[in-house]
Amino acid sequence: MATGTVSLRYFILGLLARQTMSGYDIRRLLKSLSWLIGSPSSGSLYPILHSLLQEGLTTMEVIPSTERPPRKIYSITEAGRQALQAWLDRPVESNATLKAFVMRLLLVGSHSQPGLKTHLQRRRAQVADHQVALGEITGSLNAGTDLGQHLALRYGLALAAAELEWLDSTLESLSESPPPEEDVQSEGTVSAIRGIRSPD
Amino acid sequence: MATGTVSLRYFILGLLARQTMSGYDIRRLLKSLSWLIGSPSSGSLYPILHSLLQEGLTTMEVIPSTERPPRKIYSITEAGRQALQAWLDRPVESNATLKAFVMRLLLVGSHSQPGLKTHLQRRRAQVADHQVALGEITGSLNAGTDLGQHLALRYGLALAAAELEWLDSTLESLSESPPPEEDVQSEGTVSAIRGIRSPD
DNA sequence: ACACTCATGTAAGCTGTTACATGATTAA
DNA sequence: TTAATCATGTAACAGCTTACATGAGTGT
Repeated sequence: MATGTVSLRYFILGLLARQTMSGYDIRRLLKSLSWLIGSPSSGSLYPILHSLLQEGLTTMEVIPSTERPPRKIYSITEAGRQALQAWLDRPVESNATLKAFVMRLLLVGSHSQPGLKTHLQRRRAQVADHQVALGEITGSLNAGTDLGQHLALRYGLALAAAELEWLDSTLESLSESPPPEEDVQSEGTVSAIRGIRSPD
Repeated sequence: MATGTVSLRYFILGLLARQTMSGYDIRRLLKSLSWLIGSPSSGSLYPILHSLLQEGLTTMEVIPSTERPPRKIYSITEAGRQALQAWLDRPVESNATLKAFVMRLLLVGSHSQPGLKTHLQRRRAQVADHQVALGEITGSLNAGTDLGQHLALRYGLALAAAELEWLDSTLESLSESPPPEEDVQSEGTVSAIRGIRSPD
């Protein structure tokens, strides 16, 4: 039923939409960004590649080579592009992790320019909300409380502030050639954050 | 064989070392920090609580209550404290995620003051290394390249810079009542980062 | 000789989620 | 009456990692 996960599947499909690659190429690319998004093990990567192929979302070409293992180069198909677009169209969940954000940033930054701006604006709204929530908890903590928790909260606030700064300046610099604007509002301000959902 | 994972198990055990809590209490606490560390579902939390109890790392007391479901309050045992300490003593892997860092920050900040400083210094070294690595990739990217990748890298660099700033200022403010110093060096600088390990 | 890179893959297992179940109490 | 909070729990499954296997080439 694959509800929420970032689904490496679609991320990989998205990478193949940028350019054709082998499994090994994908691993190398992701390893270089592993701090932000982590890199999958071969045990998860290769099976995904197989299943994408079997479902017709990609095609594969074997490039043999003397003195080297043959490489299997995957390309996205038209069906694959449609599946990818369908996935990109459904918005990210509001509890999206940093990892999920960066993954989408990579894809959406390479494909749809309008989607990029929307993505950054959505993130902005989410981070801003979280910042307020963390700030409230910090405020409600009597001074003597637990050092660890205090530090964790301050850390979170510092990161949130930095991220907002980056998002704002990036959005601004993208506005130099502005695609049609679309308003994105903070999707549920403070009062709505704490405990609307019983996630159980 | 439970190699690398953050192991929610030990994190929960660590929370119980700070104070006795019920499963529900833990969920509420973690939900408030869910942006940073995510909060586990009941489907993973309760089984962990059961297994900690069964292995004698915790004890449990049922607090009945008319008109409310009974609460099960867990307390850590001496054996539990030892197991926790043993776990805290083995250092975090060098590819530690933000989540793993914050989890340990919460625990170590509440328990061992010397461990806290070490933990922050280790993180500093790791983030600094990653920053350099990201910077190198950014530099080696010819200007025309993929917008998504470019943005992701800039994002990573911005976060790394902010984190280093926070770590430095926090370490400084902790030095006002300084526990014995211990040198922590950057554990493998740039050249060592790219590809020493074949993780497969 | 040893280890590491390139390049693929499989099987077993751990960790966690989703979705359900219970059941009384309180607020809209 | 509908839903939400409090509070616990289980069964089924998704997703990923670990550890292994192959095998030639290159570097120390």
